[in-house]
Amino acid sequence: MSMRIGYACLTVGVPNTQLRTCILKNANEMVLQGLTQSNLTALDHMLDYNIKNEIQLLRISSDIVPFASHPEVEFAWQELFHEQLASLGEKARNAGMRLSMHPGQYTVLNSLTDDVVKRAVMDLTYHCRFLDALGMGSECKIILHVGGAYGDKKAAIKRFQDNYDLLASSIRQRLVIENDDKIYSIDEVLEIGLDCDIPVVFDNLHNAVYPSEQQKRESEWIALSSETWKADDGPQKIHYSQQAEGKRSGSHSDTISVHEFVNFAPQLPAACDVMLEVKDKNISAVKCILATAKIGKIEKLEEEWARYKYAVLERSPQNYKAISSLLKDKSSYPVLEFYDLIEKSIGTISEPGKAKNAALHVWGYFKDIATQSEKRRFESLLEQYREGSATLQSLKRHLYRLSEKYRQDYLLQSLYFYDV
DNA sequence: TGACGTCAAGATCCG
DNA sequence: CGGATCTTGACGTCA
Repeated sequence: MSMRIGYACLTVGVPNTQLRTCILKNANEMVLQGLTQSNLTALDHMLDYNIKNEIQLLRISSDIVPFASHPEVEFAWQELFHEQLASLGEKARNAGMRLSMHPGQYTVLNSLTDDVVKRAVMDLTYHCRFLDALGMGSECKIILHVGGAYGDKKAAIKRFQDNYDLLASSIRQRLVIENDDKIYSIDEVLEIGLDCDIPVVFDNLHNAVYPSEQQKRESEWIALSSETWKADDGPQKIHYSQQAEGKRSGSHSDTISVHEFVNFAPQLPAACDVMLEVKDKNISAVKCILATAKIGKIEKLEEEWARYKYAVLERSPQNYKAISSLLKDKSSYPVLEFYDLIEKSIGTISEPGKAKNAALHVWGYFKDIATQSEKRRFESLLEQYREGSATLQSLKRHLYRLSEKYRQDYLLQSLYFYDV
């Protein structure tokens, strides 16, 4: 099994995959049923997108069933969506896709407060039931942080272990633990993992921000972590992210730098799944998959180019030309040069003249089919944008609406419409 | 008591 | 009314 690469919870620029929720006071049975139905349909579209793009790793959002583990909310999602959940799971399994879930920083199994622990167990129960309802095997994990330290880390670790032992075996089969960026470094997590037979997820950025006192290379921590993964657990998983330039330490970058990733990847064990934590989600997942492909097909880069081209054009017509000619040689696979140029382009701010030019290119899809009023609206927005009384966003919104109305799928999946 | 992180919902403002 | 922009919510720990 070669490396699988995936993304967390959400997509960028994939139609019909938006997750919805509500606030607690509106969370009645009817509202929750509607939201859950909508979210499962969104998940279905996410799976379709992943299959098409050969993404075989996906973290499902904890909010897929809103307030599912909230003590005040009672909602029989398992019964209501039994069949739909089963068929979603079947779709994922048929595609060889590995799913996971990751309760947030507020699920704390080792809290000093009994009620917090009780709710953490309820939350883990929900996550476990969700993966069970999909029919997924024990290689589909629930990732958890160890929790707080409370001024006595030894006691806190002991509490984690005691509470872990009390968990239902169905949860224990899925639970894995991860090093965090403040309290539990990788060596401490490994110690717990080895003690209790819990697989350990190594997170490279957390480790960089909050390293172990024992200094080891990333590859060594990854090798040590791999020993905590047993046959039933599936291949080892790690979390990979990059520091956002100019943001506080530990902030995830907007996109994965392809250069940094291809330097990082070769040190990984042959069977290792990599969950990316990055703002542009699936966009980076596809990038990293194509950058590490054993056999590269230029058609894949052409498909990528179709999504990026207008976002590049509005920032750098020069790079637009450079990428177009880079892809001319159909016997080549210039994946690193390609993404390098993409990253350089997306990293620059668009100037009004260039943005206007790109908008006109996009308008080209509609100029012969749009109504008179749609045409007037476009021209007026363009003029207003030129003189500063309308935003580029409003101009793009109009073009996006037209893409929806006239079913321009080529444009609907374009990153031109998303700020990534 | 507020920062931390995350996202969409909800609220408000504008024309 | 639609659209854009600002604020809130949901959670627990720690300074």
